[in-house]
Amino acid sequence: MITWQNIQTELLRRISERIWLPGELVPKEVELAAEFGCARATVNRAMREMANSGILSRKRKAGTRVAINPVRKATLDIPVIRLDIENRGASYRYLMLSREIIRPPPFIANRLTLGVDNELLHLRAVHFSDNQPFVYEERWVNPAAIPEILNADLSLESANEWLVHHALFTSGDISFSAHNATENEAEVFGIITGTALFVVERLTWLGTIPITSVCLSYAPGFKMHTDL
Amino acid sequence: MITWQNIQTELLRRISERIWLPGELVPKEVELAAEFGCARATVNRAMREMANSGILSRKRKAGTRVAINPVRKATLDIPVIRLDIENRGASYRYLMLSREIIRPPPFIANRLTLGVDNELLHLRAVHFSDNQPFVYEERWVNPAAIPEILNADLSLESANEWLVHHALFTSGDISFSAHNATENEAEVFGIITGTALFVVERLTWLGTIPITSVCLSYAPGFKMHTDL
DNA sequence: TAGTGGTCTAGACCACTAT
DNA sequence: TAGTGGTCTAGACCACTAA
Repeated sequence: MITWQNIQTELLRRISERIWLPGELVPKEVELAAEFGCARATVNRAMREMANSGILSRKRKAGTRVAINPVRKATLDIPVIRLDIENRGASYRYLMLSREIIRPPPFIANRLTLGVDNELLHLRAVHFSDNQPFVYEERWVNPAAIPEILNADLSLESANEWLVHHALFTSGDISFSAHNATENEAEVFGIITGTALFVVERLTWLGTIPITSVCLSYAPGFKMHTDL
Repeated sequence: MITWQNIQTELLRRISERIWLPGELVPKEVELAAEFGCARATVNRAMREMANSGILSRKRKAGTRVAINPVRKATLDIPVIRLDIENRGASYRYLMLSREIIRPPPFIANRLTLGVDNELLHLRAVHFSDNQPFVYEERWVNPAAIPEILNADLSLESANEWLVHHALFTSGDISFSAHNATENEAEVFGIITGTALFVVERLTWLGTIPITSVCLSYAPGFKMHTDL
C-alpha cells in the first residue's frame, strides 16, 4: 500500500537529486496519483505537508512548483520551563523574587494595548536548574483577563505553569533576541554586567483580551535548538 | 457545510473556555462527527492539526485528551537572508570578505563529523540592509558534498543563496543563542566589543553527507519574531 | 483482545486564479 | 472561463496500545 509518507519521500528524492529543479512545475495531483496508483487524496496529503514546510509552492490553477527560495520552517517547542529543565535531566527549583500589583510603565501598557491606568500583576522570578539560575523571568499579567490569578499562590507554582493550566491562550507572539545583562540580571546569574544573554519575549491573548507579557532571560551559554 | 476549521475553532473554544479541562478526555472522533453531522475524516483533520500544535494529545485506544502541559510550537521562517531583508522593505547588498580552502579547526571538523585532513571551503561575508551591516556570516562548506561550489563566483551571489538553489538539504539542525561581539564582529558592525549579538548556527546534511556549517551574527537589536 | 486513532479510496463539489 | 488545488463524504482496513 502506498502511504503519503512514501510519496513524500519519493518527491523529496526527486527534488534533492535535482530531477525537479527549483521553480519547476511538477506534475499535478491527478497525474501523480495515476503514476503511484493511489488516490488523489494521498498525493494531496504528501504535497500539502511539503508546501507547509516551504519545499513546494502551490497555487490553484497555476499548479505546484518546487519552491525557488525554500523558506525552511524551524519548529521550536515552547514547553513549560519546569519540563524543559527536567527533560534535560536536571532538578527544578523556582523562586519568586517579587509580586506586586501596580500600574505598568508605558511601554508595557502599550505592548498589551492597555491604558497606563489599569493595574497589572507584576512578577519577578528565577527558575533554577540543578540549583543554578537558569531563567530570569519578568512578567506582567492582566487581571482583567484572568482574575483568579490574584488569589493564586505563585510562590509555589510558577506563573508560567499556573497560566498554562488555567488560561489557555488563543493567540500570541514570541520574539528571540540578545541583550547585555543588566546589573539586576548579573546579580541573579552571578555574572558580570554586560554578558550576552539570550532573551525570549512572549505576549499572549485570549481572543482580544491581552493576558500576559513575559520576558525570559536565559543563563549565559544557553542555546535553543531544533531540527530542520 | 462544516469545515475542519469550523470544528477546530469550536474545539479551541471549548478548551479556552474551560469546558474541557487540561488532561480531560474529549469525545472520540466518531462521537464528534455525529455531533457536528460530518464525516469522521473532517474531525480527524481538525484534531490532528491541534495535536500537531501541542494543544491535544492523542493515543490510539486511549483516546484524545486536552494536553496537560501544552508544548506550544513556534514556527520560525528561515528565509534566504536577501529576502528577509527585502521583505522588511530595505535594500540588500552582499560583500564577501574572504574565501579560502583550508583545513578546518578541530571543532568545525568535529561538528561536521569530518576528519581535520579534509580541506573545506571557508567563507566570511557580510549582508547589508540599506547599507548597514545586518548579518555577519562565517561559513564552512564541504566540497565533497557539492563540488560545483568551488567554481561558483560567491562574490556575486552569496553562498547562502547559491546553496539554496543548488543543494537542497535533506536534514539539518539550527540553534539560537547570544554572544558578546568579538573584536572582529565589533569592527564589522561598528560597535564596541562585547555588545550582545543574536547568533544563529546552522548545520545541514544531504543524506549522510554534511554540506555546510554556518554561523550568522545579527546586528545589535535584532529580534527574530513569530506568531504562536 | 478490543477500542481508538491513522490512513486509504473513489467520487464529488467548491474556491481560487491564471488566461 | 477553465484548470488546479482544497476539502468533504462514506466506507473500509490497519496499527497501535490499554486493559
